[in-house]
Amino acid sequence: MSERKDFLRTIVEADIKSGKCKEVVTRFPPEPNGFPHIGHAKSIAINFGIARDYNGHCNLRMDDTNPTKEDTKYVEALKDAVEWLGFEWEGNVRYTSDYFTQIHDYAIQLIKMGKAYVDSLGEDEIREYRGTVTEVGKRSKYAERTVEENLELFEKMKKGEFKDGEHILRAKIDMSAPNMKLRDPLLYRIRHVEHFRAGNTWAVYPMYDFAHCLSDYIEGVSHSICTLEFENNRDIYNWVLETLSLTPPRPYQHEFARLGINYTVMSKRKLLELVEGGQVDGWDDPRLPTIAGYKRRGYTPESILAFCDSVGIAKANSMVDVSQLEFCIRDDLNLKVPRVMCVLDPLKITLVNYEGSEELDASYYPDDVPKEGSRKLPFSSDICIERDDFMENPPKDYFRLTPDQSVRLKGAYIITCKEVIKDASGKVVEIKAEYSKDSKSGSDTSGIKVKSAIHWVDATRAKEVEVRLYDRLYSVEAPQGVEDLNADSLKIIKNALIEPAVINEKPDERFQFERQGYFYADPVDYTDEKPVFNKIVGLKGSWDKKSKKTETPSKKVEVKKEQIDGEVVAMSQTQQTLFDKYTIELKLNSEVANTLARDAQLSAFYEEALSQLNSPVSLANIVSNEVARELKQIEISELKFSASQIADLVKIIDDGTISNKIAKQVFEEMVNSGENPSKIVEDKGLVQISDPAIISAIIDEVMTKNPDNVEKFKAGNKKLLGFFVGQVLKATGGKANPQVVNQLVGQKLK
RNA sequence: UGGGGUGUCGCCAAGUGGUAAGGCACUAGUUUUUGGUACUGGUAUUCGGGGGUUCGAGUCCCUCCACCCCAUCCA
Repeated sequence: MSERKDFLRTIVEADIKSGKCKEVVTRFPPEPNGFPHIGHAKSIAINFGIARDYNGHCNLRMDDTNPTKEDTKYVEALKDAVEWLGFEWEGNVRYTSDYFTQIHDYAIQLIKMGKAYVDSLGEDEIREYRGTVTEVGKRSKYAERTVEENLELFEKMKKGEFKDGEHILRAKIDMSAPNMKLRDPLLYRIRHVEHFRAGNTWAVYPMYDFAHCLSDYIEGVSHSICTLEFENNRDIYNWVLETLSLTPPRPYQHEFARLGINYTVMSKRKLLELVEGGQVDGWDDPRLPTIAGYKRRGYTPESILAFCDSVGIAKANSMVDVSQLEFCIRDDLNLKVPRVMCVLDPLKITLVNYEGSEELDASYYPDDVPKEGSRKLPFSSDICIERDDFMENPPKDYFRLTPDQSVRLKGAYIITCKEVIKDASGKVVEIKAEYSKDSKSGSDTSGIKVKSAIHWVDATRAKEVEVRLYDRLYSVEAPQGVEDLNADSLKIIKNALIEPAVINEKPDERFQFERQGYFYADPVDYTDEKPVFNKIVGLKGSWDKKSKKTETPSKKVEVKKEQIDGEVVAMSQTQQTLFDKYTIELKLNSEVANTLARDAQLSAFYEEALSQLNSPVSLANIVSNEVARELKQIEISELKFSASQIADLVKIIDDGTISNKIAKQVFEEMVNSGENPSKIVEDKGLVQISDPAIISAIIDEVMTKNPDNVEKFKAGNKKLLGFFVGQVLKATGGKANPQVVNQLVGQKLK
């Protein structure tokens, strides 16, 4: 568990501490209507992770309330995903459909309470009656049906006596609620479809909003964690649970931002389009952000989890850069997998001064990877290197083989180009080179310095393999549709050459092809006769990338957007009168006066306090700031403190008994207890310390404790003034007079 | 437009009114038989804008702006 907690864990901890929840129970509740993607992985990591961190448990629940879209093949994929990521769900896999009877009983209960009714409006009418975001809705005439009628109708619905859409069960909440979700939400609809688990038992199926909260409750879930788009649904969630007055404990819903990654799509709909449209090769296409895709591509579960952890949990909608994911897989694989050599685009090298052949010893791991293992590397006069690793007319920062520059064949000898052979079109087809006999890797006595070591294979004993090079699926950061697809997202190399040990020894499934990237033996198509490797991810920042970048200097023009101030609503006549009084008569600044005048409650409170104490400015400040804050949460009648107590508070600020800082503390106490300010000051001994002698001593103490900062301050870091003042205030429990402290610190540190 | 949310570096993201964490990316250097890794530096005088309160504001108040979600018998 990381030191700094995300907001969900903060909530969970607070709930444990307050006793709101006895045991932490979470759930991962996907609808089995599609293949899970990395967004699900985030949800899995959160739900199972929180349960693990707080010694609770997490259920896996299939939210199968819509029989028209769901299928058992998806539940298998979902189970696989959770298992692959290394989590275990509590007990069996749960299904919302297992609770259909209980949920149905709760619906009956709601009907009996007069809180639900059978509506017989058509689909269009329902939509029309719902109103819009700006207009209130109107209730259906069927809402007037008696409990008996509703019971009878719902029973018939359940028995399948009506056709789809003929009737619907709705909650009776509020057709004029500003939250559209609360305008008599639908609870049950008729569906004459076979459910993949419940078969034809039911003719009615509960809607998400009704089933989800109850399923959570039935399972004893404490924290129902979902994504941001369900924020509006929280009100129904609570309404259902509360009006049914269920025996506690009951679950509470919390929302976090779903995961977005650039250059890909995450919505089920768009993913489905790609699969069905044949743009990709099935749900496990390695270019897809599906769990199956990442799995087939070669990503490890550890890397996916590390990624989920690194992006954090917050409420701001965000788009994470793929490079962050790529870092996680590289970081994981770097310490795990063997290094081998594979030439993707071979260029023939003939070593004119080498005869016979030999087997060179080569470690699978570099010195900085603490793993053991090695293999034999066949070597002869016929070698293949990467075409990119030779240039006839290289730029100056090219480190590889050129007519004038030798290179080392990694793990073997240093070679020097002697002759470049080209075909009729001018393409280089072969290099004749010489090797340096005494430059053998590990026992190099040649003294030759080379700029780089390149990978290679023995041309005659290398194996031919297929390599699939994957690149980002889309060519734009936020793809809209198929038109944004990257045409080069898959490049297949049929005849790459790989050193034989990889095929013969099979030291692993994942490899680093030296200088290229990480690759994975394709779990589906790989055979010993025809090996296939998927590129998981390239190595970081190669020279290629750098050179490409300089070609296209994507200069970003900095356009500082001018922010336009919108129009402020004009004040009413009475507000204007108050405003004028405050500014002219009481000499308040216009901002404070504005705040007060525009809020009837605040101005009334202010006037009352003013009648107790003639200190218009101080009073106005505290009312327009502190009191205003409290009033944002609760009604004025619920306030524990009175206007006259505020007047008392201001009085002791004005006479210097307490500082403004302490006043905040006192105010907070008043909010909680409604106690008189002077009593609080007395009880807690909050009278401020203004004696320079006392403060001076404390400053000295702080200075000796923080010599570095004293230096920094003297060197000109004036920001540190706040630091010292803060330390002194901390040492005195906030009681030191900050003005005096400021002045003294300033003097001492001159 | 009503309601619900969210704005801190190029991308994520911490931040009890008291020195703006961390990661990715970028960049410079050191080590390196991978242009990898590792290591060491450099990257926000400023937190969407503007006011206000305060000795002191990313944090409190007011206001404006931008973006996301809600009017499926989907979840």
